[in-house]
Amino acid sequence: MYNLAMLLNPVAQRFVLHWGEMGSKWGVNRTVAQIHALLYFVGKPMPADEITETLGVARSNVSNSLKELQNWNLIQAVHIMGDRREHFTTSSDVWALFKTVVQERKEREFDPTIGVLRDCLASPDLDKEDAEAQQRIKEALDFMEALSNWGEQMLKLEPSTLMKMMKLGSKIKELLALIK
Amino acid sequence: MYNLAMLLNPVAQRFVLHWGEMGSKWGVNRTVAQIHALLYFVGKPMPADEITETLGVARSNVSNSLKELQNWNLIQAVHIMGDRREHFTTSSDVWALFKTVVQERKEREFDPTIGVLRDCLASPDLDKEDAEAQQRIKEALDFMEALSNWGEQMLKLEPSTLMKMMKLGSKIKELLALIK
DNA sequence: TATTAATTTCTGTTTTAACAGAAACAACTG
DNA sequence: CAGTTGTTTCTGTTAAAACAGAAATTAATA
Repeated sequence: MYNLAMLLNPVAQRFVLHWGEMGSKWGVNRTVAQIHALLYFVGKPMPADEITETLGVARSNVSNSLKELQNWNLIQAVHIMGDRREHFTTSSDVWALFKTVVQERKEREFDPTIGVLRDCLASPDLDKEDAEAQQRIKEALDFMEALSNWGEQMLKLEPSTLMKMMKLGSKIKELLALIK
Repeated sequence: MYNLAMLLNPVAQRFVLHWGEMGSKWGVNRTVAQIHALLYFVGKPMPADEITETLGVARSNVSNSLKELQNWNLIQAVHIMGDRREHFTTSSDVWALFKTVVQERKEREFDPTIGVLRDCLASPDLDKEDAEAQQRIKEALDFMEALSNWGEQMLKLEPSTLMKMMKLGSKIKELLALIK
């Protein structure tokens, strides 16, 4: 049947394939990452069938991957007049996508870890252990909590503000010295 | 033989096992993550044998995982007087560890992706495509470059400065307004 | 230099996740 | 309501990674 090589120009192919590889390295299923890259590239809603043909994977694989992407709030199902099929689309706002991923991973993986560290510290078993181990766990917890809180604050800011902050770079140092 | 259940108290077990799970979700081999968590917890150099016994995995598995951790600059081999064996240790400074991970992942995964995006934009094939797709790739590239530059700047700062910035949280907004 | 200790490399197995294809299900249409 | 289209769920297969155990290698000691 069709496949990616026939339906996408070489640039799109490279983009989609590389994004799939990237996904793998960060614990994201390759097909899931490829589909998202494809939707970002084409920039308009696509039905599942078309994704299937373009990527040359099984329809069921696409179905499950689309569900996964919806669970991650990275794609939305939309409807096109005169077409029964669901079409799927993703935001073309890179910042918004990034924020979504950060948000979701924070909730799924980061916050639960903070919970575990709190449990560890609260456990009576740790007292028997040497005080230094306890201190290290505490430092790990403090760090993760600080990062978590900061992340939440950052997610609230508008992209333009965040961009300004990033452009500031290490000048932040002098700025911080000023207000201290 | 020995295993984790006998040699570590329940808190340490929980910590090490959870860290292993975390690793998996972020594309890090479970054993690799467990070993690192173990070394962090015990806070002093351990020989490979002891790690093997404590975690209840194969010696070869430990050997390969230790090499991986060394490649990531997360652990160091040290020597103990009167002991032929290599002992392995990790920093107890969470900030330092975090920075190392960020640095390494940036170099291995982030920067190469930036390269691919640059290639995509430079390719003559993209011109034939609609201009909007080109724009989206460009936005993705701009975003990643900004993030990359910012990351580099942040990695240069001392932990204390970074901590201050994080504590600042969304107050950064007002601060930015001031200097604009 | 023979022996022991320590570590790594190699090979095969196991486990897990990814995936395909078929079947079942649901929704729509004429 | 029969037929068609579209989607999901289920089952088995494949592929990839993780891992164990043995063999080989290297380093140290006596």
